[in-house]
Amino acid sequence: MATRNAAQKRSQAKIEYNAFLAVCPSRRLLDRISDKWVVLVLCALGGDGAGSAGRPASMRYSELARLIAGVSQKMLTQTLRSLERDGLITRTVTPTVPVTVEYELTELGVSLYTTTRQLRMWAQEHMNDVDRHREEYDADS
Amino acid sequence: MATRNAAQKRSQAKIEYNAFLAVCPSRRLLDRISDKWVVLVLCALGGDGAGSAGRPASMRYSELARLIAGVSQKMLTQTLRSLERDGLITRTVTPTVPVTVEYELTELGVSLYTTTRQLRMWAQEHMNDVDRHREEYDADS
DNA sequence: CGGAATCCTAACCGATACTG
DNA sequence: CAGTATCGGTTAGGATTCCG
Repeated sequence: MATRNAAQKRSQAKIEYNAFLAVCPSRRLLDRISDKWVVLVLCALGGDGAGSAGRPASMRYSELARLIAGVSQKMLTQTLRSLERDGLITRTVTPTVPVTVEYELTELGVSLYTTTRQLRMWAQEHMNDVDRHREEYDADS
Repeated sequence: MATRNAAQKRSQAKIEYNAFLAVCPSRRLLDRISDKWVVLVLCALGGDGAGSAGRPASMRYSELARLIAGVSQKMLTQTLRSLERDGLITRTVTPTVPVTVEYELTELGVSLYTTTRQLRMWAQEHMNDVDRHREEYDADS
């Protein structure tokens, strides 16, 4: 039993992931990427911040902090670490003085970015629709 | 000043929404839809739960609770209310005994569903990739 | 059946201070 | 510059009970 490692377990069967099941690993993954900071960081690194130029670019820590208004150091660092661990972004340290740290989307990160980008665009495009519905809803109280 | 209502404010200018700005309404909207329960409810009502049949369908409260494993009454009700308020779903009460309540995506809801569906699919499809990166990352500790 | 209301605790998260 | 560490408040969110 103890001789079987995680990689072997994974390859032993073609698992059918189902995010609706609470116990399914993909559900926990969905929980993680359904996070506002994750979405905003991916959008930033995807290039959404550069006047809709929209090409993935590497960004420094301070650039990200400036672009993503309202994020605390803690949450930004925490989010970046988890994204790095999951293989969605790379972290490159250049030992200048002071140190320079660049973050960049990996190929895997870009594949998720294409979706988070739509999420951000949807929010911006349908803001008025949602607002109108809210007023309507709040009126019939 | 006090005579100008929200609707007039909205129509007075074509606002350029930018979700990166903390003060922007679209940012708050993005924060809301970047929520796991929102994503799961939209996916459920979009038809993702029906063996990938994938056609939007109306569902009862108890059906949703059963499909979305692990959600509490409180969070499910809370999420459904906010989605209804935002105009993404409709809530229909049929006064049978006991009462029957059906939830269904609106047109606006369907437009967001197309994106949340991709989010859920991404999680399921890339689960193995992410797991592999995590093991690798945790190994160099 | 489909909630509402209450209580309560875990976690998230922001603010602050310190470091290489 | 790019973090880490700690503390404390807010809130998400679970469990339970009751209701139309």
